[in-house]
Amino acid sequence: MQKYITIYHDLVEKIRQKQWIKDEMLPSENELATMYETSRETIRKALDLLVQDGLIQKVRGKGSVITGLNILDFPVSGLVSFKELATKMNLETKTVVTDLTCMKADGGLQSKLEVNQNEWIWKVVRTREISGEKIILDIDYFNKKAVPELTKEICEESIYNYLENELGLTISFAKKEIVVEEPTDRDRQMMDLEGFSNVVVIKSKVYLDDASLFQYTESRHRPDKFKFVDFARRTHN
Amino acid sequence: MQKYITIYHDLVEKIRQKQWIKDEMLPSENELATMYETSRETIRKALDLLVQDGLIQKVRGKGSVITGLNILDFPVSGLVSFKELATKMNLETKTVVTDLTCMKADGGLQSKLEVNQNEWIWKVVRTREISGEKIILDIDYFNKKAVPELTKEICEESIYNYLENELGLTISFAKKEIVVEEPTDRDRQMMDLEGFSNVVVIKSKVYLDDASLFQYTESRHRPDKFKFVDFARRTHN
DNA sequence: CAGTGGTCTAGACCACCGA
DNA sequence: CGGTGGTCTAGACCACTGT
Repeated sequence: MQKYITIYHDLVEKIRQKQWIKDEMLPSENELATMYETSRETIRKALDLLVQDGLIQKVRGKGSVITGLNILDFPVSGLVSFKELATKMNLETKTVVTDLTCMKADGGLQSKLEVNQNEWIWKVVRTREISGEKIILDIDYFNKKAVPELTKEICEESIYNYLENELGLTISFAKKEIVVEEPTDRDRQMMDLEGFSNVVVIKSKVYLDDASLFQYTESRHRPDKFKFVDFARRTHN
Repeated sequence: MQKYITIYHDLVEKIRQKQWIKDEMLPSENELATMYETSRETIRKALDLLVQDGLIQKVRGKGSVITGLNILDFPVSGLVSFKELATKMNLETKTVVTDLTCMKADGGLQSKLEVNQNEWIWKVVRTREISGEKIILDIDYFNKKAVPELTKEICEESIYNYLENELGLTISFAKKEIVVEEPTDRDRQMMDLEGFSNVVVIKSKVYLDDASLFQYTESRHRPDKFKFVDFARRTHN
């Protein structure tokens, strides 16, 4: 493992364990370089990741301040999978597959997955548990033409890893829509939603490199643990 | 201006002018370092920005590939607020400027707008009313160095029209963050929030083409009238 | 003023790719 | 094998912050 990644994980862990708390200063870059027996530039690469995650804020001439953001306010940016995020943040996570069925598309799904009636699709329902709390409910639909086989084991690991490395699919782009909804009965049943009157829903359509739609997903998040980050280029006019 | 930012802008311009086209290789990092008479690490910082923008893709052992600049040509991401929809649908909309003041940056704003203490900034607070309902609360902060003058009339019309056409500013890009928060007292006071226990907050930092931050905005939405659409490219790793 | 983060340099070694 | 990008080092100067 690269040194700056290791240091990054170590710092995330220390912040999680409140070794430094909100509004406190991180040791200076020179101090950290000495502590980790490395160069300042390497420390800076690790700190860059903390800044990207919103965990610290750098102030010129002063130092790096802990922002006190909850670690679990993890960003959903681009097409990042749950597994990648969890790994990146070194969090204790658990994925439970509660439903894995092969079915024919009904009316609602036909339009969402842009398939014809009677086309076969996979349905996967998974809860995502972080530090013991069920925070996310993912409902995935895959076009069986693109994904002929799925197992519970694959769904518990990273589906994307399977798709890209085993099946050789190339994911190209996704269209996303974020809305806030009232929790359904299933949401209340399968997530820890006590006291919350909303869920944040990310609806995604994912396309392959031949521009064919192969996945429709609803990722339902508890609002306090949701954060979306975006880097948008100004469009002309 | 920092060297790596200058190089970054230069490369963006060259890509825009099709000096290199889609699927072509950029010169290697060593070549670029020679061309720009700088070190390789500095070139790498410039290339990092191009990667973040999705303009190039780096491949270990091969080089940097131009991914195509459609990204610069059409919107990859945007916000569809109910106000914009309402305007398109010819609904009755109203903007009310409730606060327009010139003030010095306090601690919180210093970091958000990345300015020094005692720098002057404009604060604008506006409510957005659609079909008689106050749905959106916008709080804008502008760096006075970039925007020396603002009037109530300008704020009631389009501020951006004024910035780009009157002041000649060029907006380059924005960093956005979407979170769900509990309504503040001001939210309840200035918006119609009966029965809603959350607001969706879009926090934006807007940058000019010299990469300087000139605006920080919080756009606070009633959750039932909120929708965010995004077109995302695959981000590897 | 001394200390901080921001930038920059000129090396170095590595894993990977294509010929 | 040579060239590529990925990482790392040990310096350096700067602008900014506090006291």
